[in-house]
Amino acid sequence: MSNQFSDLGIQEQFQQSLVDLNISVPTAIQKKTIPMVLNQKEDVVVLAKTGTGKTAAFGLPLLQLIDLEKDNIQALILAPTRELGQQIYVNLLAFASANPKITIVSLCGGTPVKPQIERLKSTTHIVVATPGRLVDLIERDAIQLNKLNYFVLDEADEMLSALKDEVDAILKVIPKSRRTLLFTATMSGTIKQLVQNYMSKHVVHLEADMETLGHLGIDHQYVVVEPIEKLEVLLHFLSSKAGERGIIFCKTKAAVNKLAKNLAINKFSSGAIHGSLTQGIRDRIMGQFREGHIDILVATDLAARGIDVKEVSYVVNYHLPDTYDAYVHRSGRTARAGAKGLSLTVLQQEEVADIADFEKELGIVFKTFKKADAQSIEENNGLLWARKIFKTKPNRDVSEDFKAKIKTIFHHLTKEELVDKLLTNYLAQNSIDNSKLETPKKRKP
DNA sequence: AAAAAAT
Repeated sequence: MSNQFSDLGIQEQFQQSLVDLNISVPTAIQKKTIPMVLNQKEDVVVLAKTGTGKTAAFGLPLLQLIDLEKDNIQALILAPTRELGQQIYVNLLAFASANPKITIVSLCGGTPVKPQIERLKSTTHIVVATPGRLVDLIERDAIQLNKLNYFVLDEADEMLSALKDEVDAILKVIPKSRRTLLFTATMSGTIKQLVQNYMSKHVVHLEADMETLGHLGIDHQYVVVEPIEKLEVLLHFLSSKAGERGIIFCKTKAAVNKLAKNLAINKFSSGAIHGSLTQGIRDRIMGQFREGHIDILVATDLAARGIDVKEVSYVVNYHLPDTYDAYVHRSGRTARAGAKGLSLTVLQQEEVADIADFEKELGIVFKTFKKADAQSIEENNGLLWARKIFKTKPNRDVSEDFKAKIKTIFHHLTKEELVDKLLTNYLAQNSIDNSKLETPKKRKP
């Protein structure tokens, strides 16, 4: 039984990086994929659930296969979004930390192209790229891929559908003798038929844990709401998730902006990300979410695939995803690396019938999320108002009407209960741990 | 129809 990376053929130098990264036991798909990539023969198509370590499954063996005697680009990894490209790049750097001789370059869009062109004039072994920018660099004759040994498509089904034209253009400048490695969590029939066109060697199909259709760590729930109460139900849910991290998916960029604004008004620790924001803002928000400076990420499907953030305990589909695969990818942002997570889908009455289709297609069973009663919703609104007042600078007028409204909401509580509720809510939403409430220790003179 | 990906 191979229960260590060394048993799979991973060299000592990379194992030290894994120890540093707190990765000890290879996942099922890593056990199958790593030896297959290291054997230097076949092309591979890897199908494995979200959050099962696909990046390490190709990253580790590729790093080991790089010939440091040569100074040409030997491996190319393509990803569908800049954020995912950047994440893969950062992961590879961490895997390779023990061997700084391996040079890895990120060629994603949204950043100045000139420095990338300059960088490509010196030795590069591995490139991680988004397709648009790479095609641009190819057209500028700034990159040489004619000696490439390994061609990796992450999120392969997306790359061969939405980004197929760019992938085809890239294929024209890489050698036919290269090995091709495709990775995905979802693979529709039409894409499956296409895959063969991209392979040049004998193809091995690898799968792990695909016996069950659904991801076992995800608790799927749905809730039916009237359009008018949709936001309030969400706000109540988010209040119950104070101190946890989650991603809320919307269908359009405009809806993301609108919801993010509403969350900000209600003083939730949140940020928005979608394709019409500048890359600077996208990077800043992703960074804040990764570092835990914000708890809630409101996103379009830009963040649906591949994004790996620690301790995301829930995902909300504020609008139904367009496809079954999109549901798999969105919900797969939680319950990663063996953890558990909740995927809550918010529906309107006329969409309830769709749930049965999702269950049938994806082999999952949805539980019904019990919507908060009117009383709890009202109470939560009151708490949110109170929180706004806590967080708003003094001297702002609070109308008598407003005071009266809050009094009505909480009239059934005793003074002690009210103080307790307000404090509990305020402290939880601000993630203040008790240590911060203690008198700060004086620094030594 | 919308989202992503080049400037």
